[in-house]
Amino acid sequence: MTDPVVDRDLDPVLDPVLDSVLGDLEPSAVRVRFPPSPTGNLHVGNVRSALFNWAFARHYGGVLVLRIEDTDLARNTPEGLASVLDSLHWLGIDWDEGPERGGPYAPYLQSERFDIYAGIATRLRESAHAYDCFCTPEEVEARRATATNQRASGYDGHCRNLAPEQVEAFRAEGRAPVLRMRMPDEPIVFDDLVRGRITFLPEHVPDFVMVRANGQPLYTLVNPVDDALMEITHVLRGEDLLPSTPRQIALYRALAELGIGTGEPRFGHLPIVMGEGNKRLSKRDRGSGLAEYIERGFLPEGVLNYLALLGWGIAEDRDVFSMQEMAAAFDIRRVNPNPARFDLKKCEAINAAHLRLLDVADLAERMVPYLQSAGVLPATVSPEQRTLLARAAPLVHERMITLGESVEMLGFLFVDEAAFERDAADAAKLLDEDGRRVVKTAHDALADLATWDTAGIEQALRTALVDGLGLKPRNAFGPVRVAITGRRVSPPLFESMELLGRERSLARLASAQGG
RNA sequence: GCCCCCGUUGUGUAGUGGCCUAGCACGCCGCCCUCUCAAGGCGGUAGCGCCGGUUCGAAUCCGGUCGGGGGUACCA
Repeated sequence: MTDPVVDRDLDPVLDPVLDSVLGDLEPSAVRVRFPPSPTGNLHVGNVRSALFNWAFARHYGGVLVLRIEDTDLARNTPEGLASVLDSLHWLGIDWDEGPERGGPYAPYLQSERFDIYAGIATRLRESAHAYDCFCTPEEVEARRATATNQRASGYDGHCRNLAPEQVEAFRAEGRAPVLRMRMPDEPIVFDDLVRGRITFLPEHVPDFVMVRANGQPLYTLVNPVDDALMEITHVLRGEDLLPSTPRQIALYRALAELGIGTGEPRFGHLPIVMGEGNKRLSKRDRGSGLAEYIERGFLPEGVLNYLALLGWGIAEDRDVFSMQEMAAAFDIRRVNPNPARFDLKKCEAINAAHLRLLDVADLAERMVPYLQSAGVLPATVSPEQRTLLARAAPLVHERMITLGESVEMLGFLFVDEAAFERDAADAAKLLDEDGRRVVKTAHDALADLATWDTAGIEQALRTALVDGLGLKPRNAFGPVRVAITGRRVSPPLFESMELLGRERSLARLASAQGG
């Protein structure tokens, strides 16, 4: 099996390096992570990141770490964590270390690692890789506003080299310092796995805050520290984090000097997922949260397959595939750097394709929870209902985009006869005077049918309505369809009637004549 | 403003100097099939942002330009 290699616009000298890093990785050389904040309802962009990390890890037989980034006090809730874990379970994205599984680098909740961060912050300060900064946000902003040159944005390095007396003076004022990283005075260059070589000049990467004045560590410290501690080898994440990469690389290097970790991991910045228009798909946008897809009855394999297509493809002429196939074929170097727009229509098409790939027994099984939550099926499904569902499943197999549609498609089969209702608009349209006459004829034709099965029903109806009344098939069966299923759109009519049974079918044909 | 990333039909992509009269998929439009809706089959619509250069030859290489996005927090 040959492995197509794409070297973006990398320095030729570096290509072999990239290949040696990726071409033949030992499983032990791959440790990746997915670090969600437990803010509830996973964002599809995050799901995409999780998927690519998963595929990368599985491709090389490496390790996927799930780390919960819950250092931000109020934003996180216990329900948020449960929601993230539930979502990953639903998706079928499994991790090797993290919550529920443990691992050699536990704990995997950052909220349980504060003492670790405190210790590292101290060592960073003592080794002069970081320093206390007493500037207030207002002071920093004021100086930036009047600055004429250099570090055009961010911090100006005011407190980089404070004399002991100055520190004393600030403390005497009652000021509490933040801890800032002392950025090296040299360019930071790295070779992104999807974008090639990227360079940041020192004057554009200001010293940044790692620990708040109140002592709380920030993402800027905690994320790289844990990556170093957990020996993460590859960081695949959204391109929105590209600008923070040089700061993190500087931190990794400082940590390595202190004997923590082994230097920086390799980075691969995935294209962001955009919504309609030209903005990034944000949490506020409709369709941005995984929960909506679960509720509508998307399949995990459908959602994942579609998300994979945002920046990656398995082959030129193929876009429906399984997660296993993705893992086998995944190559981070084949990921496209272009931002990708989320296209619900395509997502639905991919989902529908996966739906059709299911075997009917599986399909029936998966429809159950949706039918239950809609009240079509009770909490405990009777054997008879299961049998009926199993027989009905083939009828809707190729007619649905999401499992949620099973409710409208199959509701008529399971309702209590007393509770059966027809769509008002459909009934008004097709069960007019002419329609009711058609239904009556149908009823009479079927009343004494010898064997109640699809073929017999069809033959009787065709004879009575098409031949007898001289109607076109669509005009003949339309009213009957509404009478039987309550809707103009339904599973195939004759099969539906067979499943409904003689008694109930005739009752509905009778009740439809009432007007 | 400054920094970084990106730029092939509506959307996702294939394409690494001649195989491109730019392929595939989704969407959209039409036709066929047909008891509705789907599925399936057939056909159609639409694209290399722009300007220069290199070259016998450029979607592919170079320069510029324009456009879009992301970042610029004591959020992540």
